[in-house]
Amino acid sequence: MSRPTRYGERYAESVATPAKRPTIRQIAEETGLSVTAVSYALRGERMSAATIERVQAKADELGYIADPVARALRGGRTGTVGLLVGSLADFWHQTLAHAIQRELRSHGLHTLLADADGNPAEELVLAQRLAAQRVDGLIVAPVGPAGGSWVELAAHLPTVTVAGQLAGAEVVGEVAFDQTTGVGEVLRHLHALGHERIAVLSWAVGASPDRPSERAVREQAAILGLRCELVPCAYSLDGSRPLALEVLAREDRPTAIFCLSDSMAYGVLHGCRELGLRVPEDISLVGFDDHPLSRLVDPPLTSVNWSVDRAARSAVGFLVDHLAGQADERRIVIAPTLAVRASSGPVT
Amino acid sequence: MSRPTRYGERYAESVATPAKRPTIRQIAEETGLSVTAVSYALRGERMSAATIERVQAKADELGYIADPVARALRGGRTGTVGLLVGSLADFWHQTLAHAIQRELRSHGLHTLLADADGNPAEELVLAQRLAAQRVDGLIVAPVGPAGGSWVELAAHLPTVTVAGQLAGAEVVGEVAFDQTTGVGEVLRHLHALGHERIAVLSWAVGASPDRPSERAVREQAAILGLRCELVPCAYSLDGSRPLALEVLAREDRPTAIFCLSDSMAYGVLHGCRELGLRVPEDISLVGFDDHPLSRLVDPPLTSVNWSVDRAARSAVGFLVDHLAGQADERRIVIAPTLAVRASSGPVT
DNA sequence: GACAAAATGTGAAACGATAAACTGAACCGT
DNA sequence: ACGGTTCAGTTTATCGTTTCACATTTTGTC
Repeated sequence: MSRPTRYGERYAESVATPAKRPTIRQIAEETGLSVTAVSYALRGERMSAATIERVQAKADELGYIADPVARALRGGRTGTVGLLVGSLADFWHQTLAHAIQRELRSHGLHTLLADADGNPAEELVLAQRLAAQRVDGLIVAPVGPAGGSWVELAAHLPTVTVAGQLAGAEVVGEVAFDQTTGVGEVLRHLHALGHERIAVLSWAVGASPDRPSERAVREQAAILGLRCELVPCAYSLDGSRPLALEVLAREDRPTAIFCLSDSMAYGVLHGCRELGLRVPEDISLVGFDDHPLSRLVDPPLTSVNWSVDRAARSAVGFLVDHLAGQADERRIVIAPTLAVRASSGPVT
Repeated sequence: MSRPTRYGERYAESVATPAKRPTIRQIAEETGLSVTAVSYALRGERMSAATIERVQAKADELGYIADPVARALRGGRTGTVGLLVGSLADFWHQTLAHAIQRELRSHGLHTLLADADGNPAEELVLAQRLAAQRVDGLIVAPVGPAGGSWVELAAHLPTVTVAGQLAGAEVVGEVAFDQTTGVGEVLRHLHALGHERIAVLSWAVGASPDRPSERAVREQAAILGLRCELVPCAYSLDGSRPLALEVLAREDRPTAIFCLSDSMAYGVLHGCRELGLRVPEDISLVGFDDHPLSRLVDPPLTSVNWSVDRAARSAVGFLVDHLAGQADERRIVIAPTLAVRASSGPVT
């Protein structure tokens, strides 16, 4: 009868732990002051030094901590930032989430984490759900191309993007990665080694008709005269392995595979091993994003390194600045460094 | 003048985005009903079908979503669970966090993430901070041995532990890993291969005098007649590498190294490579927790596998059940599976 | 010592939602 | 026609905090 509603899945039915904590009113009663006075005193405003001292003492005694929920209701801010990552199954996203969480914490902000699980279509829904939770801001590292009403969402909620765009939405900060240069370096590197037929594994190509990394691939390939084939690929380890097997089994298989995420490169590595192909003698392999483990796999993986810490610091910085009322610089482009390791070698 | 206080770092000074959303009152006004009526109607209670329909229509039109902050203030529940992990720098913890987040979401709960960054002393503080945010429950995967007043915290806040204990605190659920069996299988495996001198890398040994995994090592070593040396080690990749170099450089270096976390094993692997030691010919290596990448490093790492998904499902299940008022089964022990791969071989 | 201006404190109204208690109707069977 | 249930609402109180407006005292100045 009652049709499904966006109102709320189901509200708490039963209670378990009361856990009542001291309130500002308790302090007021025990000090004989008004609630208002206590509120001011706790923040060190208005009241006389003596009163402030007295209130503080009582607060400490009771172990009082202001209820952020009540504060948020009154004041608007929750002190919490939503962190939406496109795919926590991807190692790089894990690393990024880690770094951003740490950075947010250093600013006294809490992290409400949501993971779109590699499904671009989920992202907007999750973002809206975070917004509904009244986060103060949003940091989005999207995997997908952001259809739908991001514009509207970002207009209401300060949003920072990391490594991705949100369909023309007005964001308060953007951390971009210089994909063109990154891709260019990889392709030049492979070109210099004599490679001419290269398979490029990209996550879910069809989704975004004009993803920067893919455009970069096409552009640079054209410049260098390389034959690059874009292959759409699932994000996970297990997603790329079968795909790699297929590509590698071809008659005129490419001499190099360039994966637009290290996670995928690991899967390809696995596939090569199964087929008995040696890397880099039989095929060269290059990753993207340079996960910490990439120098530990065998052979160590050539990859494009971006400073995740710098990205995280910038993203959080943009958001914090905006929340503080400054609308300063709002975009940073992180430059790549190609870490050449043993997985890429000359064509034989 | 105003001495530091726990009251609140500093409260929002300036505002940036108003972002007013439709409230229940707006609906009330536009439908000519009382606020209460709308509240009931939105939940499909009491009101007549016609009214419910009318309210729903208006709510949809305005894009109304109930404010969880206001709800939390009134009703007590926030719909958010705190997830405290001991060290997000550790890959296994990353995997666990991912799984738990997904599981929480499937129950309609939000995840407030905090990372102790490998610092056991931080954990309680962070947990308290999460509690202050009024999460409905807490899931803790501690790295450390929980000094301090966890007892008090857990008494107020439903808490579930994963792979760790909280100094006698009364938890509503516990996901344990059968370390004794896990360690036993590894040591028996190594014993069967002829190893007798084994270095065991454990994270920050001194911290907990009687950690299950370490006790298991001592017990099993005694049974099998092995010479096991416990070596304390930092959690990160870069923490274990220098340590490995030291251990490996010894004159009577062990014939096998057993790392109580895959992350550390990766670092050791790196160290071996630097020293030109072959694995497993020169030295055998075994990890713990079986990270997805462990079958991809070279050589593939022998490791102890626990079902992270099962752990996550149980942990969240315990918490959700408790929140629903059921105090059922509250402990699960996850059994290990030894994944024997190429990194461990017979003594030569 | 008079009078304005600070300083210090209080009361009440928000913030947005829920829930207990109350109010009329309509409806029921006898 | 009479009490007694249900139905469909409305009033009012409440959650814990901040803040506006006002009231009272203290201080400062000439």
